[in-house]
Amino acid sequence: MAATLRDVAREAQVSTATVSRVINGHGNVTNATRARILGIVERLNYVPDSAARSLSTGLTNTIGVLLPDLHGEFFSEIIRGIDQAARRRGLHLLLSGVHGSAAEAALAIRALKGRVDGLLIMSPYADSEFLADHSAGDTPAVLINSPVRGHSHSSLCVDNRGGAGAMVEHLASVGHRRIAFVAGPKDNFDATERLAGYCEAVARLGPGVREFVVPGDFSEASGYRAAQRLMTLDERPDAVFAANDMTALGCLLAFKEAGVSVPGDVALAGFDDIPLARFVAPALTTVRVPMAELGARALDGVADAVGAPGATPSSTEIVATELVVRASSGARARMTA
Amino acid sequence: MAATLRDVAREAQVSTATVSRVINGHGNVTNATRARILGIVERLNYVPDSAARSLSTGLTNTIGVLLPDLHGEFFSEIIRGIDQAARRRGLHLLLSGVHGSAAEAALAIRALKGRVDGLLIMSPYADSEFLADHSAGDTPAVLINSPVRGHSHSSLCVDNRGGAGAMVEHLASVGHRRIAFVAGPKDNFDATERLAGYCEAVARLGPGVREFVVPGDFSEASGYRAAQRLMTLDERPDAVFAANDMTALGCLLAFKEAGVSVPGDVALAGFDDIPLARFVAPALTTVRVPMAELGARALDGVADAVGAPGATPSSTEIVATELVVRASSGARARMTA
DNA sequence: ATCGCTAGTGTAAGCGGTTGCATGAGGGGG
DNA sequence: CCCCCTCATGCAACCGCTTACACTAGCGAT
Repeated sequence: MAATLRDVAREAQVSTATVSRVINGHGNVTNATRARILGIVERLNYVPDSAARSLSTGLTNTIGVLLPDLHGEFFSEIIRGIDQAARRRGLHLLLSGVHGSAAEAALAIRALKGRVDGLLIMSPYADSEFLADHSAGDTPAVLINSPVRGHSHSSLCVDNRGGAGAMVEHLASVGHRRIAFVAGPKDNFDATERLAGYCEAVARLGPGVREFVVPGDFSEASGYRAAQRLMTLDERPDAVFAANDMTALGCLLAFKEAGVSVPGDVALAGFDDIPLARFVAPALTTVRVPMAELGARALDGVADAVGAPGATPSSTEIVATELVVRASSGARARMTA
Repeated sequence: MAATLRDVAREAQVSTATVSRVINGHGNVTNATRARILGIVERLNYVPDSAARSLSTGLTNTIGVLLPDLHGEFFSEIIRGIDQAARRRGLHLLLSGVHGSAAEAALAIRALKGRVDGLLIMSPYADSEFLADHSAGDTPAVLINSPVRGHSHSSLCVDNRGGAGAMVEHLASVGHRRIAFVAGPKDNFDATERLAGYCEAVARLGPGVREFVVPGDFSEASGYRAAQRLMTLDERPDAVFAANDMTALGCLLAFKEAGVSVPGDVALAGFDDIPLARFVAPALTTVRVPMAELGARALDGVADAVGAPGATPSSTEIVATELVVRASSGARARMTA
């Protein structure tokens, strides 16, 4: 139905090679010929078929993006960053929400073969070994927040540890001593790093501050449960640091329902700085993760690797976080008190 | 580098046709042969090249998704719904954040030629005419919330009108009479439909309730300004219905700053039920738009159209909304008073 | 006039699959 | 024992585009 290169060529009385040259802006075509061809392209409403082009050139101009889950603003922001960077470079994005299991992730990766020039992977299962097995190995990839620092692939990590440490120090600096931590999933890299940062900072701060960790799984519900549990304690914490903002919001909800004042009775802090954090009452003190930037940098990394294979083989970049102090940590209250 | 069909065929001493049959599960292959081939496939780590397959079959197993902007939870939710539905069907998603202009949107659409089997479009520029011009015309497409009811394409619309009407009735039922509406962008389809729903309901409710509309543009800032303006009025409204939640949040902020109590002095309602709505204080009464479901149904629509070309040519489905009553509309306050 | 260049164009061989048709080998019924 | 049918497999022609290479014509230099 749709017009093909040959149709254009026939119509213009030239060979397909010439049409191809015109389409791709390669030189060595008379202006007259070029104009004639362009006219016909226009008339026939010809659009090159990308599948054919990909097959022929081996390039797809597409980057595959694997994300663990499309839930929440966190990913929405990352995707936005990725999309912007991709647009800037004229690349397409093949999105894949993943993945109950490593097997599923592997499947997703193979399914991408021939569809993408590079991979952007954010998945708990994606370590280098995994990639070596399943990615053709030739496909450039950048990992976001993955446990393994690149053997053959470069990776981009958020400074979870540093951010968590900074938060603990902030909470301590405004007078809190019993700082509880609501952890994330045990098998999640970010979560364990944040926990580690918390533990290190607590240890650093010395005997006055004690380590206390409750389980959680990054979900709002788990935060809610954690907060309820914390409230039953004999020695209630005077600050709760949740492994991410959603968890913190769950805590907030539980505290509100229980009539516990934040930050009056207990300070609260999260991690991520999702847009929501600004809006809740009290506004949530948190650690900002530059999500859009993270996505954009990752995409740029993949794109560069696609463009210059072999170069910059396996860097590991750390993306800095930023402490964002708002009302929920009680900073102002303490200071004005 | 990577193994091809031919490599497998050579190794297995069969023709490519046979290997192809095995790969695609077509019948008429001896178990012995099949096993041998599968073994070699495994050993060579062969993965079929999708570009080649697409070229050959004309199918990509991919749906192109055009969204106006990847900002905020609204789209994040839609994408999630789309992704889930796509996964369920084994389809890939080619995502394209769009678009300053109709021209850009058009460009994006053509760039998708040969990459996708169908299109999922949510864009202010996407009316039927636009599609007819730019989509090859043969590509099935589903429009989300687009002004034009499908000539050649089917569309999926949120019941903005009904939802807005229900909200007005709710506000009236809890005793409010002077119900102001903060409108959205004049050229936005959702916005105008919501306005229409508001007007209809007001008219329906008779003389006691009067129509009063202030301009806005869906942004938080515009809500803030609108609320400020409403507060200067001689006859202040006792309820403010904002065209979307972000606008309502802007209003809330302005009211708070002005010391106007919500819902004590004025009731407030929004539209969308973004996750944030639950968290603000007072929690926002709003109209829930099932965003994930919207995305999922749209995807299903495209997929069906791809599967059965010609069938179900141009339906227009309406997705129902749901009134979500929370504290901000003062329902409980009135009822217990 | 002859030669060598260059610029413009055509020829055709892929890229890696899919698939209609042909082929050949068994197998059962008459 | 022959015929026909079925099943497993091979052959080869695409799908639409890119591109190395071949070719021709024109032109300046010798």
